[in-house]
Amino acid sequence: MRELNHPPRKSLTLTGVLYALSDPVRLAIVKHLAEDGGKACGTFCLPVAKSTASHHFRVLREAGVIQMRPEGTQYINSLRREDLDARFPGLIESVLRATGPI
Amino acid sequence: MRELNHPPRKSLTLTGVLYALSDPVRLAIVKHLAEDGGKACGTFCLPVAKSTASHHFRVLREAGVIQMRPEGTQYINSLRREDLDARFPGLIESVLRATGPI
DNA sequence: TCTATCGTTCGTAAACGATAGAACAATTAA
DNA sequence: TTAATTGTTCTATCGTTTACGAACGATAGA
Repeated sequence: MRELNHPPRKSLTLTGVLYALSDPVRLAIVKHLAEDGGKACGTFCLPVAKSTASHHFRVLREAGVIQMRPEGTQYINSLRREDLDARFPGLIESVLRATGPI
Repeated sequence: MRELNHPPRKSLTLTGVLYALSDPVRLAIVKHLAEDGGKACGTFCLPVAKSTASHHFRVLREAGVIQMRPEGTQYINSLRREDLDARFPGLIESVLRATGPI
């Protein structure tokens, strides 16, 4: 797998991040990654086809929410918590802490 | 002007609120309302036609982000801060505090 | 009344986004 | 070399979203 592009911290936009987080599938990915990072794409049990899942991982990556590190035949995903906390303090934490209807 | 429907606090969804906030025009509305609430729709100087602005106000209202109270020929808008804070503690504050690229 | 104001609603067009299947590329294991 | 695994990319579809102008409705004021 080849190295993918990730936006630098400074160019993350608030609307971009909010939009990336506003989809239930993507929010589920983010919540899983917050609990234990370093998971490959295939380990998420998402209710969509793998091409659709790939699309969602890409949206999260391009918004700067996750990092995708190639390793063998898979990508290891992790939350870009430090970058997110630096750019939008408290945002991710409040999103992760939210309860109730998705 | 007639009374409009507002979702009850309990039925606000995280993805719905995040989506409503993920548009630059709507985010601008929310930021203005956070600075001083009780503003009519026409006072916002938005870069879109009034029918489009009306659409954005509706999206914010239906997501539970703002309240629109009819008064004479206009609607007085305000942030539903208490409801938002109760459902998603810290979320709105972090969104309002965010700096840098929109 | 008549008029002006404020915002919604309607109709329409263009752009976007979520979805999936098929084909592809890269890597690993047999 | 062959096969299996992992995930991407391509293509297409379908519904949603944003946008605008025109028309409409409600209210206030002259």
